[in-house]
Amino acid sequence: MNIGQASEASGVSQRMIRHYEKIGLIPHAPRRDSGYRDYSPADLHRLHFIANARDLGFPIEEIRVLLDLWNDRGRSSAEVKALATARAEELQRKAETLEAMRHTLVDLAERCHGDARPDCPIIERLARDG
Amino acid sequence: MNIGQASEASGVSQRMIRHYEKIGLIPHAPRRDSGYRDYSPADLHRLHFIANARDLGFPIEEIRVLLDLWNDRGRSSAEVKALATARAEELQRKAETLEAMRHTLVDLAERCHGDARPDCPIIERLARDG
DNA sequence: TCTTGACCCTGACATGATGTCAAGCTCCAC
DNA sequence: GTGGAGCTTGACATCATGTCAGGGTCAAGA
Repeated sequence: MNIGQASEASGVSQRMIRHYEKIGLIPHAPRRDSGYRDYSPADLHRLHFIANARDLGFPIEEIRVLLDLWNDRGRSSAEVKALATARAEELQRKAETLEAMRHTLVDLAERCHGDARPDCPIIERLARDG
Repeated sequence: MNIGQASEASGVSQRMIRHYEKIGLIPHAPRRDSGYRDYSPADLHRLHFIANARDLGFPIEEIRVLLDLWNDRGRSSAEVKALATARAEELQRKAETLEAMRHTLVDLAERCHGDARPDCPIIERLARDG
């Protein structure tokens, strides 16, 4: 299977497939005489795994660990769970940060006339020292 | 005022002050004979403004617009409000994305034994095609 | 067989906001 | 005048990804 088909089937862009190969997240694909990369169903499965992990917010280095755990038949589910829980907490922290920003903005916007006049609590807040 | 003091007072790193100067977000600071940048209270105020906008999640290019509006005495508050509202919506979209990821992770983690056994719904979910 | 268009290759540059490091100059206090 | 702190520039790194350029390859149709 060519990289285009692998990309299409896995939802990972060609660019990222080559990138993941370069950083060792996936093995070096065997090459045809032409130099084209050739992907097996197992490779595709691995790409799917990566795409899923990425969609759940795991950074590359954690995906690397997850791939190892996936391939480790003797793994403990505790290890996987710990990673997932830590990731969930990280996501929560980020979401809370964004939510706090949003709250401030909405609050300021509500107190802004939003008409032709120049006075505006949003600008005043931004211009505040500190 | 040297860059170190301006950085300390504004909460913007020296690195970023130089960067903002290079991309034209702040004017080129006048130089002393030594070549050192020299900052005025007005420069400091501008840096504070940028730091505040950044802390509310505005990207550089929007901060550029906000700075122009700040300095435009004839601005309409409607313009400012529109930017703030759009930013709030963007933050909400991002927060919702993170929250959805987190929800999935928490759900999977709850269904994972988290012990020495290898079977794990988290890994199974990641290994799922699609 | 030749052509054409779709596919693949590599490498480089870009994003956004920021950190860090290196090599060299300046300033200030002692 | 000396030492250490502060400043200068430039380059490289991050993270995950896009895009572009300049080339080679493949497959189908004329």
